[in-house]
Amino acid sequence: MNASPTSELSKAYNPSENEAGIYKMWEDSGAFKPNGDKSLPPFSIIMPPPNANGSLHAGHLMYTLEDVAIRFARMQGRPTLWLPGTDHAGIETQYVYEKELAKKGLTRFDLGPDKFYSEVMDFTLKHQQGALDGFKSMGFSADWSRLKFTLDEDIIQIVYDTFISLHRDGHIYRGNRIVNWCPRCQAAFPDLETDHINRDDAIYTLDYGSIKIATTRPETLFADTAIAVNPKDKRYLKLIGQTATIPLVDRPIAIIADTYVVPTAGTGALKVTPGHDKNDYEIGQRHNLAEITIVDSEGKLINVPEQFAGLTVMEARHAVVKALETAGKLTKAEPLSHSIAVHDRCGTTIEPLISEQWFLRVAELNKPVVKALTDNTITIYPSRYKRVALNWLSQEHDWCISRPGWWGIRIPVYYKTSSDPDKTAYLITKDEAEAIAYYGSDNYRAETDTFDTWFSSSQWPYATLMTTGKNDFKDFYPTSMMGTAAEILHKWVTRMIMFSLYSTKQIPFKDVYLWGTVTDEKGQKLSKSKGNYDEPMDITAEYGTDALRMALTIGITSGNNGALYIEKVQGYRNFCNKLWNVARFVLAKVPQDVDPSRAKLLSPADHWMASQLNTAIVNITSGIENYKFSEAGQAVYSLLWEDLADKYIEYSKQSLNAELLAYFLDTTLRLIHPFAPYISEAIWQKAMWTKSNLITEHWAKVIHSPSTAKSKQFEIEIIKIISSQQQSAHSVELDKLIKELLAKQNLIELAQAKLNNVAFIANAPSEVVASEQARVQQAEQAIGDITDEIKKLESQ
RNA sequence: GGGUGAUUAGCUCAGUUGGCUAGAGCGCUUCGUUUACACCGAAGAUGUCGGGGGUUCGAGUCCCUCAUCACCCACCA
Repeated sequence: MNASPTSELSKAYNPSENEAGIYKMWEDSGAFKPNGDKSLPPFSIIMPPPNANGSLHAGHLMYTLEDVAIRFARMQGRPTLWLPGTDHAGIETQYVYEKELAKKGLTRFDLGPDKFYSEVMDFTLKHQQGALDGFKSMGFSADWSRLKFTLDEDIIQIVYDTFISLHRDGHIYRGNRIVNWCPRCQAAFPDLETDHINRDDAIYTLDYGSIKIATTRPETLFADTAIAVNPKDKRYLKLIGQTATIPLVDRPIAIIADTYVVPTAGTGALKVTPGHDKNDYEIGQRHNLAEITIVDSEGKLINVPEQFAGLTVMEARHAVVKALETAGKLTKAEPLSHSIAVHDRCGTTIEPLISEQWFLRVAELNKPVVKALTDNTITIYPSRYKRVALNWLSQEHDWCISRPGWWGIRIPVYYKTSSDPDKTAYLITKDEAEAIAYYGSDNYRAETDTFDTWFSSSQWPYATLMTTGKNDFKDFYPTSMMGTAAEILHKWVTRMIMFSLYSTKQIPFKDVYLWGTVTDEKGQKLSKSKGNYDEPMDITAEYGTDALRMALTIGITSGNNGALYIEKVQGYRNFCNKLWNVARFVLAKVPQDVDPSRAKLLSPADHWMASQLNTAIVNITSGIENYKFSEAGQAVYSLLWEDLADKYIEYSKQSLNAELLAYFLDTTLRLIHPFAPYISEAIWQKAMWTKSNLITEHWAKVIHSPSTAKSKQFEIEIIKIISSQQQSAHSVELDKLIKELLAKQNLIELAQAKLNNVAFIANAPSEVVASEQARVQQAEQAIGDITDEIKKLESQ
């Protein structure tokens, strides 16, 4: 397949002709498997598992950076593993599938848990394939033979083991706590999974007999168990210890003092509703107040006077306000715009209520995480996110890990249903037989709640490597890099570290690379609903995957949002076409039996190009190694276009060094490959001197001993070479030289001024002095050369 | 209320511990039908690096302050 006549290369590169075939060739060749040199340090990445319920979204495109790192490591010869997987995404997938059901007029309750689970499984596996195909078309060189899913049986076993040992060690408890309850999802969520939106409501001032209070939630007055005032508030001092009376029900409650109350807010008196407000719950804990529940899990009122029972919260609010008005207990009602918590997935208003849930005590478990970050055992890029993570870790509340969803990993707990006092209330075990043996076959029930998705996905790095059926955990743990979105730093990254340090006593990864959000040119987040997100397949079909990859790699830096827009992709499509045409030129000029390994540096141009190439190799290598993908990509771009195409190829039209020209193309292709894998491989396959696949070729190596003096000579020559093809070659050249001369003279003046300055400092850094002196010398040398050139020109 | 980032050319953005004449891509101007490429080439214009102070021989880079925008956390009686 090599050595095809160059005439077969079309004038413009056509990505869609090449990509699918090349990907298949890579995959069939086993290149994605970790076959590197065992004497070199391994390199591994666990792919952040995309939600298996849908196709690619803009965030997934950033996985390109992981592929760049993986391809680079592979070319360095290291054993390299990129392990892919997908996430069942509990509540979210359940929500997506419930919407599907709703189209048919069904709810999950029509199906029941078992049928629902199996239908969601089918749905998920079908959609998962779509996401995976998208990844493949992006050129991602992950080892698909190791694909894992968070609901794989062996993963579930690991999650169970973790839960059991956490419980054994006292980190897990079950308890009644106030939680963020979503009445639609019928589940509790941590603060992280709530959003706050502004809503126009009203604030009502109510008459509680001895005191007036202001509230936005009059319907919760049935659950009031106290009125709180600030102990320093002189207005209410003498009321502390007295009682107030709840209107409508005429129930007396105590007036207590708590510093939480802000005297200037509302009336300065706060109705305390521990059963339905998080802060009131805290106050209640401090004062031993009862917790009354009046909103049930569906968001309807219970335990209230008959006329309000069964109403939704909003219905009840109107009804209560009306009743208060009638009773003359409504002092004031004014509009108020305030923010309320909603569930981030479905937008339903959160009802804080008391619910029995499973919690993970995080304070103790987070300590080693803090240490690992503080002493840089784990490095976060960009470094500022280290502070953000530490700040979060120091204030994280206990984590509610149970969800009453049907789609997920069932919590392995059995409760007693008999009244046998000798039996404990619940038994944690992976094996139902144990529950039967302990409680007796009719005296227990299985927990139906599932784990929070993040509970399982946060165990992903080790759970995956332990269950591939290979020696992967030993070979690749801790992994090298975790690249993911900055927005899930808290939800996922810190928790992966926590679980890993607990379960394996090792960190899960050495480096964390965080990327921001992919936006459009106006800084708007890309999304299908906003209509600014073109399917990646559409972009790649027209402009090529390589162009899209480069647009995502260059000009976007760690932790910052990056803009993706069609003009940018076009620019890199043009780059790919430039590369294609450079290759066309080279392959047409060099003989069939050309042997780049015999290349020799002859002309000044050869020396110049070699030194440019060497610089690029150093910059690109260190760029990728230091996670400066954008800088590395830019170095690739200018090497190919400015140096190789604009200068060396132009020179080669006059004077051909075939072996070296082939060598330069060969090395450049290696450097481009992590960024633009398809086109570099396509050209590699056409080159007559190659017999391998570029994907598994070795990384570019520097060329020894290009001469600096000869390189400088070429820098002057090239002006003539390029300009000589222009009409007014003579004058353009002269102009250019004179400008150059002025610039150099200017440089000398500046450098000397700087030297004078530097000389004043007692301990001026010697390298600064030396470099300024060198600059002066270089400029003087250049001035000499340029002056000669000008004289020559003028004498013509 | 606590925190983080951004502000550099018309647009999108790079600029690592302060030290080559502040850069790139796109766009713009002029010229060019040179067989690698018009998905091109050559030449060129455009910046008080958000404002104001400070440290320094030297600040886009460090410190203080103000302004605008974005985001995160907590919260809103």
